[in-house]
Amino acid sequence: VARLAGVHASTVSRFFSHPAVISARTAARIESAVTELGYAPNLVARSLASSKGRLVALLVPDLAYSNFNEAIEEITSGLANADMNVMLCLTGSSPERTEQLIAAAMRWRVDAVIAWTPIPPGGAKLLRASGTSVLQISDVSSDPVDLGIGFNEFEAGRALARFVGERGYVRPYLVATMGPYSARRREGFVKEWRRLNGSKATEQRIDPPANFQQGRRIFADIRRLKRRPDVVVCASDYLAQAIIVEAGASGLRVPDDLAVIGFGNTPMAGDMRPTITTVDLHTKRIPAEVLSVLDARGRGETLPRQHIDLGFDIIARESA
Amino acid sequence: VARLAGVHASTVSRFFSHPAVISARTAARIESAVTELGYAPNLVARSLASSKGRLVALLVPDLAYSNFNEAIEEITSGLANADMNVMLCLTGSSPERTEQLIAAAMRWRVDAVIAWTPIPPGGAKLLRASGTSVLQISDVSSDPVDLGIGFNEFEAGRALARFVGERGYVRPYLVATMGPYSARRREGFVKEWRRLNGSKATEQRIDPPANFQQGRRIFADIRRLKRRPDVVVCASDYLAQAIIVEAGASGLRVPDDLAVIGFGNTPMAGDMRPTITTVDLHTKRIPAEVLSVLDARGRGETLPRQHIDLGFDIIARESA
DNA sequence: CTGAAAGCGCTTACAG
DNA sequence: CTGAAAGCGCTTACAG
Repeated sequence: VARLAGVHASTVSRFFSHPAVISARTAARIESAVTELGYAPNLVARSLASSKGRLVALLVPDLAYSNFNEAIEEITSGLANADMNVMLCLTGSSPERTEQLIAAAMRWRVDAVIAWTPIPPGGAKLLRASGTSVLQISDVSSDPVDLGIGFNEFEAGRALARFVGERGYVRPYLVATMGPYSARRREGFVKEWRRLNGSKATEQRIDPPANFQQGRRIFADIRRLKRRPDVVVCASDYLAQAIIVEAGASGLRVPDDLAVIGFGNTPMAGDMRPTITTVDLHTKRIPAEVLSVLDARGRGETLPRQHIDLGFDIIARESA
Repeated sequence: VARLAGVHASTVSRFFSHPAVISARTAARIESAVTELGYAPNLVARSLASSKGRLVALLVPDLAYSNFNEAIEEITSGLANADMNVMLCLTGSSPERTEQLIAAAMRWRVDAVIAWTPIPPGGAKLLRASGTSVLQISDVSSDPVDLGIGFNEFEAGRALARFVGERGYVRPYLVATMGPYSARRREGFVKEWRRLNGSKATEQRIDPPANFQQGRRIFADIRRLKRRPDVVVCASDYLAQAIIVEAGASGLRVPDDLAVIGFGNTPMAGDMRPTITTVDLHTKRIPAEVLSVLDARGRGETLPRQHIDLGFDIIARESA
């Protein structure tokens, strides 16, 4: 490889890693040799030798009905553009599996892990021991292993309660998924609702994922209630979509007979009939933040352990 | 590490890779040392030394509205269970990006690449040069780089045309995405329809992804037609879902005024109102096939270059 | 600016 | 069954 260019292997290595150092003449010679041989450095060896693998682990609970696939896509594409590869780790919301996957990521010596799912204590320990950059997309109230980014679930819950009240609804039905983050949102909603109205919000807890399928069951539950709620506050846009569909099938008008609020502001929400009132989580900002953090760390800057608040917005549309 | 157990490093290595060879006594000693130190072998080094990285590249066009996220999930989980990690490569249906990602995967010396997206000639060349196992999920009529798996798009199109005819529809509206695979399906539909009815099917080509958003526009196009079709044959269940929603919003009954057929048999299809008639592609079988192939290759078996036909089924439900 | 050497942390024939 | 040695393909101080 280096022989063809008539230089030492270390010079070829520099050609790739520190091109600025190389003289124009040798660079040209190496260049032509490289193209002639179709050579591309072995990244496994590079990673081992330099401990900079440009590999990032992405931990997500699932792909199938995620509110966040678009953000995941953008993160992945952004990383690819920055010449980094991503290891896909599907946790299925299982702490054991999450820990296993973190262990595997550590063994691959990933440069960073991006987690859109809770990190169990065992996983946090592994992460801390390794000193890897960790970016957790999570509630601001959570205590991040390293860097956190996300919105304030509790405040989102409160804001939803206020919104529901301002719109004149009096019997909200709250659908929350189990899990640490949405638990805070639920809490915010319930507390604020009580504070404002002195009454309890009806609620239902479901297991993730908050997908279309679950909506049908939830609607059936709602129908069975002696007193129908006037608004359903959902844990995802897919749930909201399904409830709207079910409502339509049973002759209820949305929002007149039953209002519906989603969560996540997926593009579908704006195209549904009626369009879905929902909460935008500013996830579009995540990829850029992730990349800037990784970049800063890559340059050796020391970022403090902190949480970046992305904020959120309630998007009022037709469904509520 | 090995010192604590009082053995040579190579013995520790064997403890992990060939445990059967180790005596019970030393195995126990190593075991305790390993747990005490919390040691786990560096996979980068293992990969470099053994050229068996247990790393697989997964090439998919997108995540956001894929018909196939569930299958992707299953493949990924299946691989994780088999102690393999996956590199996520999002091609965005771009040949250039696909080629770049394949190049990166080769540089990571992945054991296999699973591609649910067309492989451009440049990528195929890289793949062939490296001798990596390639599993393409694609039309059976395509010429796989190595191993192919999937159904026959052309026959699926023909079957749909027959189904539509048998159900008594006379003015089908075919929505096909651009792209090599669905082009074959389109062709099958158009040819079979002409053969049976002597008439041309109305059609519309769209760019991927065939997501909910596009459905609204398509429905608007359909409304503008002087003569309304009696059935819309969609490129995905999401498209079908959106068209059903739009139809409902404009007072058309499905299937009486307008029938709709999806593609892919996502779980949502069975829960929609009305439930969506669609095509099941037997993608559930893919993970097992992928794993068995990888396993066979891992054991050194030589599998011939071939295409596995998964077949398909039209699932008749309420929407058509 | 470039070469020679050591090293990254494993695996794997080869002896014993 | 285990040890000693070489090697996987790079990078990176260290000289020059």
